[in-house]
Amino acid sequence: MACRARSPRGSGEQLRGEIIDAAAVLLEEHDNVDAVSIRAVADAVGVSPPAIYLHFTHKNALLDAVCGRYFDHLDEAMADAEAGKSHPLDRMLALGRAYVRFAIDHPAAYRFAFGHTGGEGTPVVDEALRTAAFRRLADGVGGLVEIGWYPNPAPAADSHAHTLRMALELWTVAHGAASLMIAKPDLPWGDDLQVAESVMRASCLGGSVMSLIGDNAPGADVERFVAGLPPTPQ
Amino acid sequence: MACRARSPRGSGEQLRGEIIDAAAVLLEEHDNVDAVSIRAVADAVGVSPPAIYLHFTHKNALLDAVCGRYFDHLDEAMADAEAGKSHPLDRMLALGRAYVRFAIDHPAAYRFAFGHTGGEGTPVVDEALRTAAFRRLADGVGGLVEIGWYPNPAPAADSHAHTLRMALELWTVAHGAASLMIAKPDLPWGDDLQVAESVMRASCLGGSVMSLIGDNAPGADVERFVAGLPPTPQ
DNA sequence: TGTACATCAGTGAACGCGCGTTCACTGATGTAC
DNA sequence: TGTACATCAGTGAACGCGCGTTCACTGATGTAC
Repeated sequence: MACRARSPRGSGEQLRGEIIDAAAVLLEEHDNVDAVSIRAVADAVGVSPPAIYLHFTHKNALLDAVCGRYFDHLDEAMADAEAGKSHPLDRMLALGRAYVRFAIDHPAAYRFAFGHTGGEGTPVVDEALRTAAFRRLADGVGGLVEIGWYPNPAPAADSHAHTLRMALELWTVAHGAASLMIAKPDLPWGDDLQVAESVMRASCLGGSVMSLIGDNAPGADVERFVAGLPPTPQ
Repeated sequence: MACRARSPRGSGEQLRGEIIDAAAVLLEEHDNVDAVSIRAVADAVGVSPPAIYLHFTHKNALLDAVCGRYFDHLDEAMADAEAGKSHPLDRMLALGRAYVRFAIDHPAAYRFAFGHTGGEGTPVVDEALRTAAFRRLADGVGGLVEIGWYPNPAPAADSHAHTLRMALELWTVAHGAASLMIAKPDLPWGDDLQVAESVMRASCLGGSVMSLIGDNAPGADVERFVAGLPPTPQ
């Protein structure tokens, strides 16, 4: 264990931060949650194992903190990405790109954050919905709805649910790209971010077209629409 | 440990199958790979722990076998799903639905299969590409290309790469739906399969439209296209 | 038909390991009088 | 200014546990002569 000067009186909080940092580094370096043991973290910080328990009630609380910090940084990256984009579609795509890039840059944390059964301790439920990063996605969808990209449903009360649903779908697509690229990095992706943008763009476009021809049109009708023909006569 | 009659002479293979089954059941029941220990599996089968090593060289070999069986069953489910669909788009969507449904029905196995770093033992690399389930997806894309849904690129030699790329994108979307629904089941999904189909459909449609207006058109131009207007004059 | 032997499918006990966590203790720092 | 005491931020040693894996052994079954 490395030597380490004792912290001055009121600075317990500082060690707490260092512990979270060290855990995040271990997670990323070994690409594996199992490498993040209390002993390993303590060793990296230069402190004895029981010292961890002065700042976290149990190991899961530490892992939760690592996750929380991950989402905070993700949101910062997304905020940077959308700044300066004026058209809602471009902003949406910038958000998706940033999401995927951040995941690829921190694969172990992403895998941990999304490969985890809720278990008992962590309230993963609407936590994710309240997460700033997801709210940002939902706002992006709101921008598309405003310019009429997605039609606003007739009863205004449904508007929120509609936006939420489109945001969920876009999150699904961004997550699919991030998650599959991380899980199978040896597939012939080519340029990661180009593929991610392409798939997000297709989703945005397709969603818009679907609202024109109906959500459940059979294949033959969709084909005729895309070709510019009228629907098949029944 | 449960009592268990000794296997007759040539039937070592039978126990092997029972071991894989037991491991798969443990994985699904506890929703956690950590629950699949050599001891737990041996106990479930009614055999002593060392007996496992008569059939698998180490624990990872057993887990690999569980994965392999998972993908085999997935391919069967997809084969059933596409049987009887005539239009390529409908076949594609049926494949996606089956993929997502199977993942939701076996969440722990799916999470394990895709939440795993390759590590050292398993050649995950093009294994996934050679997997029957993925070939089936690629064939589905081939059907769409044939009817002109996706334009065939000019040099015929690129055709294979193009199909592969579209298949990768669709896999990305299906995986996103499956994976996010498993990871965050408490999000307001509504009807799982409906959302999955919707997102796959949007992807198919969007991909087709993108081939008409260019892959990287800026937001404003895309908007004008969807509205039926000519591109913004430069 | 009988007997010695090889094979096979396992068993029981033990190995060393790293883990999360607890508990009694320490010694520097601040504070009250 | 000096002294007794409380607080704080840790330490060192140990706990019990379950794990993957190994090793010497067993006893039923088949086979050769």
